[in-house]
Amino acid sequence: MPNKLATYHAKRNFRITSEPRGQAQRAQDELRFVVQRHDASKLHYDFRLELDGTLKSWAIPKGPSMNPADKRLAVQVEDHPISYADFEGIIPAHQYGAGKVEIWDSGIWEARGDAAQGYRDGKLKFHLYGDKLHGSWTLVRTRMAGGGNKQQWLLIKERDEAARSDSGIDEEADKPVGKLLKHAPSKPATLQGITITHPERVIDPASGLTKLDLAHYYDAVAPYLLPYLKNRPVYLLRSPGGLTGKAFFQRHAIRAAIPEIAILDPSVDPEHQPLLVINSAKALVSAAQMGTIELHTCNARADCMDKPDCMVFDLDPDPKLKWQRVVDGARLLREFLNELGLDSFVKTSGSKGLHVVVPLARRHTWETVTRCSEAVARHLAETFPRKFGIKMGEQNRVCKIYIDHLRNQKMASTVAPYSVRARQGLSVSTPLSWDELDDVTNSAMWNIQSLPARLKALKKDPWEAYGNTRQTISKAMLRKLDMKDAAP
DNA sequence: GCCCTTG
DNA sequence: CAAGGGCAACGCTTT
DNA sequence: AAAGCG
Ligand SMILES: [Mn+2]
Ligand SMILES: [Mn+2]
Repeated sequence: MPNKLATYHAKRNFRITSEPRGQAQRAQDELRFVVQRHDASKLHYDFRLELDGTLKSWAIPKGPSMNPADKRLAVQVEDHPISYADFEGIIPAHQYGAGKVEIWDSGIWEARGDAAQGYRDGKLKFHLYGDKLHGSWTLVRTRMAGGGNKQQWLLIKERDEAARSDSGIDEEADKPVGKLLKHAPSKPATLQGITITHPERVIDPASGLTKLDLAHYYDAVAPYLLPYLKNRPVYLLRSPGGLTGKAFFQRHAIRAAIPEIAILDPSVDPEHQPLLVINSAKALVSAAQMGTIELHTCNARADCMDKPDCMVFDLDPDPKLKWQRVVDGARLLREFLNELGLDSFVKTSGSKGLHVVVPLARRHTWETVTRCSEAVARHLAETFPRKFGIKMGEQNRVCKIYIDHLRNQKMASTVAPYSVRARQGLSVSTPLSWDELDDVTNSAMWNIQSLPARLKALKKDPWEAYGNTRQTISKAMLRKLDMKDAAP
């Protein structure tokens, strides 16, 4: 007969530890169990059941729970000799399981059904008759193999029919009522061939707008939005739990892939996981399914990440500032850019301010564009010191507009045209024509509900010319900006 | 939302 | 099995 | 140096 305790013996030096050497016994009629509190490197409880001449053993990190709602992880460890059931003491330092062992409970156990069969099948039902533990229990083997290839089981207290019945009522009351009362999840919907789970989930309690509303929005604006996403790394602000849940930013592909979203060649950004690109309506809907609310884009496209194709000015007003002042500020910026010889496009940020975007030919370095944008912002702040500031921070823009030119750094990004904002009302960053700016009353004027109607009503795309506008930064411009040392 | 790790 | 963590990055400003 | 912010 192979030695059932071989592993147990191999792990221990019995000249040093006071644990029993023991040996496998003949199977008994009455079977013992023991629970030992083991204060080893990590405190845990060792749960042992006599079976077939040895103690089958599990380490239970949190110990057994009398609550039937709890399932306690039980990592199976090597069989121990039956005499171990009486062991208490200190396992010396540097020995296997070094630390204090005390008997926390012991008694006899009785399998319900065939014990050996249940053990082999990974479903062992039994009664315990101890001082602390009694009643019926189950040990179930899970599918997962734990670390070190140890089998993982769950120890679960079963509800007892008769004895614990006066307390049975309390137990009923303890049951996970909350779980049962949660409203039934809505049936998944399908859009663009993408399954939208929890379509009726309200993601913005203020407006009552749902996850399906969001997905529908991105589907509807796809023809307008996709040109600004095409072949451009996109960063996602995801908040699967809606506006009240916690959001996270995603820049790279992660293990949980988003179906239909493309990944760029790793050479674009060799240090990290591949960057993401959205090139289809399907991918937009898929992003919404995965809890994406905002889309942020880079100022460069994947095929030439060293040469930005636009310059962005993010106008962040002091929240107390009248909207008209923000509009005036954007116009001043536009006029100055115009004097330099640059056309620009304006959109709401969907939050408090406006974004002014200057499309560029891809011939300038990041350094040129970064410095040029800073020079433009600085010029305005120096010319209109009461209107503009370029110093970051709340206290530095009191009654002013902060011109955030830092959007033009290589690693920066800006919320994309037509992106939803993760704010009350689910507003949208809305491209505008300069002519209609006077009719706009605030940055969050359009949201996912109203924007499709705006698009339908428009005679033409306010940014129609954007795609054909490829401007260069000339020497003359740099001279006007006092950047004599810079190369275009 | 989903994967992976942890108890 | 259930619960919890991770899912970005940088420059700027203030402490 | 580190924390907070956009
Ligand atoms: Mn142990
Ligand atoms: Mn802004």
